Amino acid sequence: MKHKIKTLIQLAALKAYEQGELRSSTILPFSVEETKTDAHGDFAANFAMTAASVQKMAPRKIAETVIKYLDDNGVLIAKTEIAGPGFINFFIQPTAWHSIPDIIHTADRQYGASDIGRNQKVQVEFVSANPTGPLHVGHGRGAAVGDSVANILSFSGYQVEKEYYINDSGRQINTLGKSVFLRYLASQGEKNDFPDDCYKGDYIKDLAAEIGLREGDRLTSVEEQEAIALCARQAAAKIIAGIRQDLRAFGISFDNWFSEQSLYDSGKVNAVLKDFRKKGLIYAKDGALWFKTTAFGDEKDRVVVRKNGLTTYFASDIAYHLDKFERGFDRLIDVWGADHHGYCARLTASVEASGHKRDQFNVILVKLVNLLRDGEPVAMSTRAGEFVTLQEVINEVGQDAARFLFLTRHYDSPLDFDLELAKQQTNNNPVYYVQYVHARIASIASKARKLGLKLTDRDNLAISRLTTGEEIRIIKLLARFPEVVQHSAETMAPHRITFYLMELAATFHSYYNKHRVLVDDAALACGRLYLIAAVKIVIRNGLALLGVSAPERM
RNA sequence: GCGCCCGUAGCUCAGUUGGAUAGAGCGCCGGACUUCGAAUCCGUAGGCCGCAGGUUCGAAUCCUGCCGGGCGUACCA
Repeated sequence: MKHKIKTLIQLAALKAYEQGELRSSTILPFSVEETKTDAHGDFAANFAMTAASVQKMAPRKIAETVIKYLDDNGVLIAKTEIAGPGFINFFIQPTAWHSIPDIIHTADRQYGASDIGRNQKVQVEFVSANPTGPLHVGHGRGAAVGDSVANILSFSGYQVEKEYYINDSGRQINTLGKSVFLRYLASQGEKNDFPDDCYKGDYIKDLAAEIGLREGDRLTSVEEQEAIALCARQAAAKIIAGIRQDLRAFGISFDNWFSEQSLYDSGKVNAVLKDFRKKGLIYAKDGALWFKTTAFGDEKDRVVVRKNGLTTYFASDIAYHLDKFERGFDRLIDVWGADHHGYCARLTASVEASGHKRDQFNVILVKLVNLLRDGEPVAMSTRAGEFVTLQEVINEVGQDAARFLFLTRHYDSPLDFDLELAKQQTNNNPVYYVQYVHARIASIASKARKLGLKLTDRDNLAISRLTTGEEIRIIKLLARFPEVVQHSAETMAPHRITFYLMELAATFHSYYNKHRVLVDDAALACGRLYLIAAVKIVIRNGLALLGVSAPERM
């Protein structure tokens, strides 16, 4: 609709130029947008204002001229007005809106899809929590955002792969092994001090007990490093299995699980360091090797090989992201907790250093989740072993509520997640508000079938009778959905879908309370059924992008 | 100190990449089920968009400087 209006304006401007009523044929970028109030019509164009400089004419005068040459035979446009500094307001023929439900029913599950991704290969990497403990709520938000972004991009014509990066190498894994080993020794009756830098959660004791069952007291007599390594391996494998299961319970699956250790085994870490060295991007200082990230805008250079000869996490991360590009991705999206934001600049530097453009690499920094219960903060710290796991949250509030609520804010904004609120199946909970629309329409539809009315039989006469303000308002909203999806894909912001769905739900509920769908006039009833069935499609498609179910009954 | 992010209704937040008179939800108060599902709806009230400048036809949005908050600032990950 917008696009059509835009084209009409361009044609009118060119015609006016040919007739000598405009001074220039150049058309500067301008926009056609939905208006905020009905008084301004349905759409407004700022063409005249942006054109003023090149036409050297007053905006209102330009608007007048364009309108004079506007030509659509009254099919689309009922009326135009010039307003304010030079807006051209368009009032659409009510009947022109009636094509929208058809478009929706035809596209059905594809309504809202687009090809703006031009089939580019994108990888979304998210969660990637260290296998040192179960997932907690913060990971849940990252998971919800990452999965939804992947859905939205894929719906928008990108070829998307989802990946989980397993940090199965390095210090934290060693700490995990040590923690488990110490608990194991304790369970074998050996007294020991449990250091502060080890993981204290009960799950560590469980892991130790399991190893005790499997290995007996054998580990008390082997070399400590060997025992720790064994504990680390077994514990990490166990934890990863748990993480997979938690994610599955959250409705999330990955296309690929990528091991950090594999980058060392295949020699890729050394290879990229060698390459950077050849390019003169690596130098030695204070006994360590530094990567000159400042050459790419970072604030200071970063160590890649420590004095003790071990590589840093950063080194394997460089290799990892290079490997992603080598796998053929045009674009990489990483979803991180916002506490890692200091890491962006250096990783972007490495992307550029390995010959890729910095805008091929995007980081979504998801802000912190404050877990509350009845408004009171719930204390959490992984180290101290005090946290509420994602699994506990899902068990308590349900998958749909958790996923939806995680997406009710821009990822950039901290999120208060109240367990009691999330559980409420009544007033305050927006999930059910939206899902209720779907269930309600399903219910009306089944009743209609009993009355012998068909849901998707298009009746021309009936559809043209959808003329109430509420009906046009719904149609206008439905028409906007594809644009909302595209916008949300461009900005990687799923919350736009969430807000859209809440608005659509509100508009539908309001309509429902004001107008009866199954009226005696069968033709009108069919028209209204056709419309609300379109609403049902859009609700379902939107919820699917968020990873939330659309129930027929609640 | 420096870097990134954020200051919008009493509270929690949106704001279509610079558009017209800044919007929702919650909360408060009052109403609507004999009718398609009341997990719903309807009605008011509430604002120097942190402050001060700048850019232009036009700023919550862009630039600069303050004030206030969060996070980061490792040869940890």
